[in-house]
Amino acid sequence: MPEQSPGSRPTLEAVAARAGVSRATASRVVNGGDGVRKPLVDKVLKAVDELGYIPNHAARTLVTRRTGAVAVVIAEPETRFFSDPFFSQQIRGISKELTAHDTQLVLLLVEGPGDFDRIARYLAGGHVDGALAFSLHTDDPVPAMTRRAGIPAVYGGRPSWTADPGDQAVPYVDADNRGGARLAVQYLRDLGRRRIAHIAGPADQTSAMDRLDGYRDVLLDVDPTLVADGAFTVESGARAMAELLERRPDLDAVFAANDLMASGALRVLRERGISVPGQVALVGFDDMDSVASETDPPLTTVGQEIEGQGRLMARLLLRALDRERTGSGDVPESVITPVTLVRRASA
Amino acid sequence: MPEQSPGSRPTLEAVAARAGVSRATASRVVNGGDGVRKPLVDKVLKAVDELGYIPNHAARTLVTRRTGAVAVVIAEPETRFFSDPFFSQQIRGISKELTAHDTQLVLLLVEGPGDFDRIARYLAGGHVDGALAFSLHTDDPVPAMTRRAGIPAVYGGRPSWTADPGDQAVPYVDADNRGGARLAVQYLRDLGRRRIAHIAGPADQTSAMDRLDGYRDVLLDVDPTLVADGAFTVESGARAMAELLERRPDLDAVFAANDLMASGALRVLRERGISVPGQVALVGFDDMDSVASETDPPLTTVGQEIEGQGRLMARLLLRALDRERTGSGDVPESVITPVTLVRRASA
DNA sequence: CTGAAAGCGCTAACAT
DNA sequence: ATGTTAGCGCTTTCAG
Repeated sequence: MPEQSPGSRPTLEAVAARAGVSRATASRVVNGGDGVRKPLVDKVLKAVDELGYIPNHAARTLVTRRTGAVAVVIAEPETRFFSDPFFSQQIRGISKELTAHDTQLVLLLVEGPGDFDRIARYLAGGHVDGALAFSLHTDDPVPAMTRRAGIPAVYGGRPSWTADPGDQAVPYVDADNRGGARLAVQYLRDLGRRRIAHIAGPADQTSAMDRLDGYRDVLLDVDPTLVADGAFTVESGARAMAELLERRPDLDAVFAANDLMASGALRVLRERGISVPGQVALVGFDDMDSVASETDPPLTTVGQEIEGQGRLMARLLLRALDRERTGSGDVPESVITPVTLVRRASA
Repeated sequence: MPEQSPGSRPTLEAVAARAGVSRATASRVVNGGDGVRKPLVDKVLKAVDELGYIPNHAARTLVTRRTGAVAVVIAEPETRFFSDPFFSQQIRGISKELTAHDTQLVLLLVEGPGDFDRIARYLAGGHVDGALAFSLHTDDPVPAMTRRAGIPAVYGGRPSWTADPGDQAVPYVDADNRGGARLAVQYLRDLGRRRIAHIAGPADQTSAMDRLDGYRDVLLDVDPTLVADGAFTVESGARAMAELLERRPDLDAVFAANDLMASGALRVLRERGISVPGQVALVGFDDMDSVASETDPPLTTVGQEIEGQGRLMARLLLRALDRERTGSGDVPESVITPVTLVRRASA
């Protein structure tokens, strides 16, 4: 492989010359070689190899109007993005899927409100073919930006303003939070538990609200004293558990909206000498990697395919891009990914 | 702001026409407006605004040969990248610095050995102007790739094959691990501790080895039974602590190579009823966000500016790029960032 | 200080 | 099946 000094890279012209064909033919070969006779294909490939030819991306983009890159917009002002293993796994899934389709991932971190302008310019600047974004809030500017930029987008997590997965405006991928919650609570009830409490997540996250709804689906007209608010953190789970215990010392089960809060609850339960699952059965949500299986006892929880969700997001976007190119195919629809109950020892 | 349907965006030509100037002048204005008379500048700017003109990036790159993007190569086969808050903070720093210089961040996740080819092609394909990469191992392919691609690169963490920061071949940014370790051990000694143990990090990470070296710098000819191996995880710290306690029940201080291991050690110490810092003083390293200040007692530790390191990496790279463009300025040199002892309650 | 003109490297009609 | 040609939208000499 020849070493290149910058700015002196061989062009398609050079390849064509060396192979003794026209630039057009060389181009055809480089792009798949459809409709070029074998011997010529070989000649060109040989020239490509010998010259160490690599297509100039800018030139290609200029004429095709496709960049081969998509943006991943992370608009989490809080440090949540990186600390939350949730995101990381989704990114991994996205990265894998994009990579498999020779598409690059441009990371757009929103560091502050002023950044939206920059991001909007970037999206509109033809740098990327599409965008992926996460957990939109009611007034989130991202959808408007992608619309204005005229590029397709797919979102992770149900946007807060759509309750209906059929809403075509903003295709998203989300776990079946509500169904998962039902699964968990149903399971606790089948265990014979009658006073099943819930530690809810923050009200501004749809996943938390959907899980709460699922809980209520099963426990119609549940006593409000059985529901405590948490913030998806270990500490908040502990606090909520203490609060519940105070209000309802008679509770015999807890469904926590995520594993982090479940582990906090577990700690409090242990401190008070309450046996799990003997006296209180506990179910979490997420099946979070280094949490659910590490607690004592290990958590029974609702598992989801987080990396798969990332892959799916990417796949939906790629499909939309393909549709743009070929002018056919179906508009991407939101997908709700399935969840499963993972039985361990806590319930 | 006019909404754009894809493929119909106004060109510089349109702007020029509307402003009644030539494309050349319009271009000059768009690129800073040097040497164009005020009234014309205003006219062009007005046209830009009215038309919602955004420069076509591909066209610009094609002629300038600059992409305005840099790659961040993450070659951590392990999931370490995302789980380790270390990386996240560095990325944040990098992102901030790049953003401030209107440069985009392209994330290149290496998912497997086969990916190196793809990455190499990408780097050589003129998609990015430079590259940032992390913690190189002895046989790491990244330096060769960037060299071949003819683009400058800056690394995070001292590569395992250079002991000397003056080595110009591979400019890197790293914390003063050795100095920090000295600081920690010195401090313990000044506290009057005489049997200071060390929980070391994995031998294949230079940061771990540098910290071990620092420990030895202060405690010349230290008894090997006072050093236990860990793996930078909580669990490994706990195991190492137990091991040390068994070997050296007389120890009166521990310097752990990072906070995670220190917190594991702390747990074991507590379980055994050993008071901290009363009987055993404990110092960590990193001042890791949700760890060091949350333990009981909070950790005395060696703090470093992780985000600052990221910024610095980006800054060095940007400087190198500038040098390429202007043909002047100095070659980037490796930088060792300072560390400080953060006193809390554990020592 | 401004404009005209020449490409950057590539793809995609259109010919042949 | 292959070659010819006309741009994609922009920057940058070079003239004026």
